[in-house]
Amino acid sequence: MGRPLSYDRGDVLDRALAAFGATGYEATSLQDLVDATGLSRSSLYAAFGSKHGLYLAALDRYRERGHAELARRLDAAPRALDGLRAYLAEVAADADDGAPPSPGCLLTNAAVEVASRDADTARRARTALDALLDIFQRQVERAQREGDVPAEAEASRLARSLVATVYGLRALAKAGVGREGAEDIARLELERLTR
Amino acid sequence: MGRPLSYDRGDVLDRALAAFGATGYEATSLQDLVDATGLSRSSLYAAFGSKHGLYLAALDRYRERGHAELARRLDAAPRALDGLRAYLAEVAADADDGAPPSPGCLLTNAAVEVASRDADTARRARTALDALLDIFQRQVERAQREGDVPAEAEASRLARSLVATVYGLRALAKAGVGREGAEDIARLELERLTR
DNA sequence: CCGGATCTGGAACGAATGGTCCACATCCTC
DNA sequence: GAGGATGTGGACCATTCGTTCCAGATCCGG
Repeated sequence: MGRPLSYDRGDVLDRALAAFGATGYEATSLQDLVDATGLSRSSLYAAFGSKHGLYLAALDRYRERGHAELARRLDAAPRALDGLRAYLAEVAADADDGAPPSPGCLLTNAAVEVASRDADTARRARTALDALLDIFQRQVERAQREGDVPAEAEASRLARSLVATVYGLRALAKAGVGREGAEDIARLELERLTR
Repeated sequence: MGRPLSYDRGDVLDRALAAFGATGYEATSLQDLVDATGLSRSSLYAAFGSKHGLYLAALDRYRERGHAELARRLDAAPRALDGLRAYLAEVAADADDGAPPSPGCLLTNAAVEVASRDADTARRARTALDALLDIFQRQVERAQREGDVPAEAEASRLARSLVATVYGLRALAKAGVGREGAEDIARLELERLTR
């Protein structure tokens, strides 16, 4: 009953996600979000309650989609090590000067800019981190079974190291390491993984 | 001639630095800065021109002081590896739940939150990164001379890896890894350095 | 001790912020 | 096709933002 929504919630969240990812939370104004999503203020508020609510919804959307897709891609790789290599290379490519900001930045940004001030965001940053750790650990274990990573290594430690490299690369990209530097870091991490 | 300043510029910058470090750039209001520094708005503007100017001045202050002190501390360590270990442990300790935000966060925050939007900050983030790379490379080379790090390793690569670990730890700390996780990451990085 | 330069507190500014509201458009149900 | 529930656009709100300004306090050199 009543008029149906004239937009797709997922699309709106994707657009909001891109806006927040590009400018951060505080520096993205409501007007920016209106422009980015194409919705009016009232529709935005009817759907998400507040700027904060929209941000959290975008964060949730990213976690669900992003991590599910990452897990799928890594599982689909012929060897676990290939998948990890490709993913690290992709993260490193974001350090390219002219690269468009990837949505993965959203989580780094959420952790660094917002989490210390906002418990809801902190919880999501933590959840996302755990999810990523879990994904990496499973791939490391698979790589061990496939003989690419020494069997005696502790998978959980290596997963932690991978996560540190990813978050490090994201931060360094914004600090201006440049593509070669980032790729070198990714390469070294992978070399170390295999011995 | 005229009335002398009633405050110490360095102290003011340190306080502003702490405020920015705790809340980030956008979320720190001018009122917060007035409260933190104890200066009035007019004095703040007379000295720094704008909020942005104050931020940049705080960034400069941190880079000069922070990096000089770090270099000194590392040089003072009996062995280069000891110094690096202590520093990594310190960064990891910031991941403690109840830890007070360290000023080092300011640079990570500047890179992640502000640099993509502001060229002045981007330049400083880049400069700080280069300085840290340089410091680390010198210590790695020293550690090689001291026999703690394999002589055949490329010092510049290892320095890059160290920087990635530091920035990664800073971001992960805000994402909620917790102290044990952070310390484990730091420990692994050091183990890898020595073989 | 005075003249003048400088600093300082607080009031005031316009602009922009996040958020609300309502008249109207839309579209489902019966 | 009428009734009613829901969505939407845009005007509007109070608040806060960064910034400016000035009257008066302060302290230097001579």
